[in-house]
Amino acid sequence: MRWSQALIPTLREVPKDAEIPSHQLLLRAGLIRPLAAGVYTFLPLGFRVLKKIERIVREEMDRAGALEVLMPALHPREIWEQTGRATTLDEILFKVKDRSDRAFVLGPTHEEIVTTLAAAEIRSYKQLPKNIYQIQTKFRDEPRPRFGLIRVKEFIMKDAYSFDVDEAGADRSYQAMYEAYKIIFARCGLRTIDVEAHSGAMGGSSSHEFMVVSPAGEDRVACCATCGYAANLEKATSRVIGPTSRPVPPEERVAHPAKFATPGVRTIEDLTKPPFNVPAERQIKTLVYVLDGKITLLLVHGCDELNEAKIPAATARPAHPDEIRAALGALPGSLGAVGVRQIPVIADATLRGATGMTTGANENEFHVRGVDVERDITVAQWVDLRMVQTGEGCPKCDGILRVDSAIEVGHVFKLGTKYSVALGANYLDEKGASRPMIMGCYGIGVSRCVAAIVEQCHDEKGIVWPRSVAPYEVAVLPLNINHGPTMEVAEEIYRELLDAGVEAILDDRPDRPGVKFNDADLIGFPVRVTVGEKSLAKGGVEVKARCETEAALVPPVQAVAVIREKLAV
RNA sequence: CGGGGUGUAGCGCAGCUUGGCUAGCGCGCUUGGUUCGGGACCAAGAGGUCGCGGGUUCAAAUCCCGCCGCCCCGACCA
Repeated sequence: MRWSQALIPTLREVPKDAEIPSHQLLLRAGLIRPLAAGVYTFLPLGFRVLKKIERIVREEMDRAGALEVLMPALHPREIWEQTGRATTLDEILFKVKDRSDRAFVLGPTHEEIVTTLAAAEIRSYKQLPKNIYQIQTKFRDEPRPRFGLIRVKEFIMKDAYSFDVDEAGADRSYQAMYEAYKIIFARCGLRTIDVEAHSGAMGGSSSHEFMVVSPAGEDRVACCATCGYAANLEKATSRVIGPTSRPVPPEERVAHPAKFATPGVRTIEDLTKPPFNVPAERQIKTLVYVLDGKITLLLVHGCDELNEAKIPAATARPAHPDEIRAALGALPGSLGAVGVRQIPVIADATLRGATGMTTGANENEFHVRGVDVERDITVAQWVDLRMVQTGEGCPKCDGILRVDSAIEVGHVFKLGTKYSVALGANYLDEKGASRPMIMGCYGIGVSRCVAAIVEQCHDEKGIVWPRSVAPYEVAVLPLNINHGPTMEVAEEIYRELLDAGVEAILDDRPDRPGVKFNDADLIGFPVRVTVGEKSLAKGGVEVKARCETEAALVPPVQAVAVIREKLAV
């Protein structure tokens, strides 16, 4: 490609609406442009990156035996009603109607569609297993698109669905995808960690997520550097070490909880300040939830966060203020479980044995202190309810956990028979019995990967593309296009690169050298070849990898060979 | 959906408090010339419904009311 013929609108200044590096750099380097909140155009360079990731995904999915199809993005609403997800996913569904007022949705995912396909086309155990995938646009009416390509309303996803005769087969399918995903992300130049995940609204028994650690991530993962344990914070457990499990010495204990006035106190933090000075780890946080329709109190340490995914109930929601007042007679800020008998209490396991605690008195602006949890509170269940924090012990070894933000780029699920039963995807086994297929589903956020790669691969000057996904592998920079010998050498190297099958772009713009250097660094081509009068006078051209600081002076005839060496590393 | 911010040329911004002439600046863009190793210089240009609608006023980018877009925090999130 000749730069002068291309559409590469680089920006000198940072667009003010972009905050995270990938968003800023993808805009500045001219890879994407916004159309609306969470809706982007991929410009030529961005589209090339996207296509390269897609190609890697295709190669590895095909290698793993998956079959590529293309399902519609437009789905009759009835199919979504059959699984109940027209209701459960209602808020993120884009709804449209056709001219005769028939209801459709724009597909946010394709379990319903692929299962309908399998129900129609697969009859016998002899046709199984099958893994069907596609790379396609998904639509989700996200309440709050943000962070450039990380969370958007329309995006490119690879989604695969496996169908097996039994659990053992489903496990093999799951494992094959898991292995393929590792290879895919590695080939994309992404360093990912795979973590145990919460299955969430997808249903199913187990799942793993592939995460890219980055401050721009919306998820949080807990990792152990010692044994490799890694889990989404929604799922993570820990071996608690430290103050949350330490009881007060016997001599400081009191015989009965004592009520005291706490005017103006509304939060845990308020109570940590003078004149009260009750540290958060000595407080009990009392949360009122409705679990499977029943009001329940959930207790954690004041310094802990409740992890809703760990609540032992099929459905859980925070109680409304009026429900709270009806149940306890006070408002949040003064709630407590001491003496409560009519309402079940579920306490975090780390509270067991805690003494000398302070909690709300169920009377606005009053608290009680000297609480001995096991003595003073009727606890129905002790369970792990808390969000893991950095510095806690690994549940699998002696190591210490660290919590980081991360971007989810892939997710593999075991689905079981949730969709096959709902949509009648059955097969006949060897004995002629009809059985539901065992399913798995496997997603990769392809467009999100573009952002994740940039988050992980950039410096102060711009993007540093891994070769495998770079929009072009080599940029050839003739510094002065009006200087005959410069252009001759540049054109020759450019032509040789193309002949050698190397993707190259020739910066034949009439601009000054500084503009070309800065744009090349901003976009982040893996290798840059500089052709200028100075280096030609020294008998060569300069070849420099984007990640290097020093360029090599190379005779023009050897340039292509040196470029290929640098591309190989 | 709650809270905060913001909207003036392609990009980044000033002007708004205290209303007042043809609405400015830098970059970019066009033309000509000189340049040519890390975002050149000179000269001449083009480009604006000041987010939209209404109101107040002799007069509105500026004050008032309503709406919308975008960004951030939260809620939410396969």
